Amino acid sequence: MSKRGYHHGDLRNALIEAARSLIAENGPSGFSVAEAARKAGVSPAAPYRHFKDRDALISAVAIEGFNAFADALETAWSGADLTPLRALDALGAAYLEFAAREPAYFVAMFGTPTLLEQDAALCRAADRAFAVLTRAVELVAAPLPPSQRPPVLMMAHHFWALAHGTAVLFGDGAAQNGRAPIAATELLESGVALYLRGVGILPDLD
Amino acid sequence: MSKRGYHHGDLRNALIEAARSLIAENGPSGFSVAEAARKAGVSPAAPYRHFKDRDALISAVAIEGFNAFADALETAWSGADLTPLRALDALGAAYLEFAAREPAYFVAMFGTPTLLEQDAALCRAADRAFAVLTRAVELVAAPLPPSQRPPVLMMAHHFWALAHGTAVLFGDGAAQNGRAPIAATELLESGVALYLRGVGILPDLD
DNA sequence: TGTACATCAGTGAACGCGCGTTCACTGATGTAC
DNA sequence: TGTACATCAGTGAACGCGCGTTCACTGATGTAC
Repeated sequence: MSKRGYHHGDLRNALIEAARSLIAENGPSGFSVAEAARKAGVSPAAPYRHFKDRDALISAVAIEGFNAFADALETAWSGADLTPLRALDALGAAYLEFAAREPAYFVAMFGTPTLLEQDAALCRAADRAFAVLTRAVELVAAPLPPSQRPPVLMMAHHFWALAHGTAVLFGDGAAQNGRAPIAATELLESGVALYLRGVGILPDLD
Repeated sequence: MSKRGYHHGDLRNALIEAARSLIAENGPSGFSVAEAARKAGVSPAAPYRHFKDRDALISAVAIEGFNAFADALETAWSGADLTPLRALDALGAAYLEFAAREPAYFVAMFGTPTLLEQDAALCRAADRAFAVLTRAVELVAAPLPPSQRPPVLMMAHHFWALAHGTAVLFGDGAAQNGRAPIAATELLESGVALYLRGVGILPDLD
């Protein structure tokens, strides 16, 4: 924003932000280091003071994305004084909402699975986000007698997969496949409700 | 393979196949028309006899992918003399298996949602694949009294989302996120089993 | 059966472009004394 | 407080590259008579 003259002051973050918005506009392949530099008002060589190469910049976007994601989930989950069950629904809704609101983060986070394996910082940021899901599932399952409670981690994975699949296939910006536009949120909520019934928890089916 | 001299004979398909294998090797952005042409043993201008532009080639790969996908699902579903329930599990397993075996098709199919909206042929190919899922879910739900049977389309969407999310997050080649490597197939199967219990169908829980 | 010709698949050279990255540099910042 | 100097963020020009796409073309194919 403010021309700081020779030194930018916060180039690293400015580049991450520029990359995010470029990915949002043009898709992941429509982003280049050069254009991010341009967008940040800086010479094409400047980014290399902060990032080893193109992949390192994308990695940084993904990390930023996972952190924002974790924040969004945490906020949704611990927001109001919700029952564990309503909190889980709120979490699901936040999952979808984030995917719709931040497609660029989302694609940087999940679009290149290879990155996740290689970058430890990325992996930690991702873990933070998914720890929220696991805790939420844990709380919902707590009332069940341990003998008939499925493994929490497994249930968390189920929840995560359902939320993710719903976001990708039916979320805003997804293909919709020409079908009736049942809101993705309702789809996920009803799916979770039926699943929980199977687990032995009986939410209201509305 | 066989040098046919001046005319290739099946360039269109050769280019689609070349593109598929390039995407499998280098990711979706690591594919170029020029390299596909090279791989097919043809000049860089030749592809433009068969495809309007780069996107048209990718579209063709996605269509081919959806057709192969539909075939795989149909084969799995109607393969043996399975109970509807076991058939649904087989379908889920086939979903995961396809995603793992054909990552290039998968990314071409689902990686660019924009394409799906624009290309009618693509959309038709996709519909064919997902019709199989819907039919399978329909059969599983058939025994339920209509009054307590959730909408079939909704259940099909739930199944689809769960399978897709499982494939993307836990399938082969996915990040795994450092967690215990519960096979994706078992994860999906157990998720479906619990879900169906909630719906009112009681599969064996093993 | 043989020839003329329309069709069309593939050629190869060329274009302009933007990219990722490097390099020696320059100007600002902040610290030591 | 003031000066010298090390540090380091950003410059700008340059590189080699491969890309998507076009063009006028050429050679093979197949059909009409």
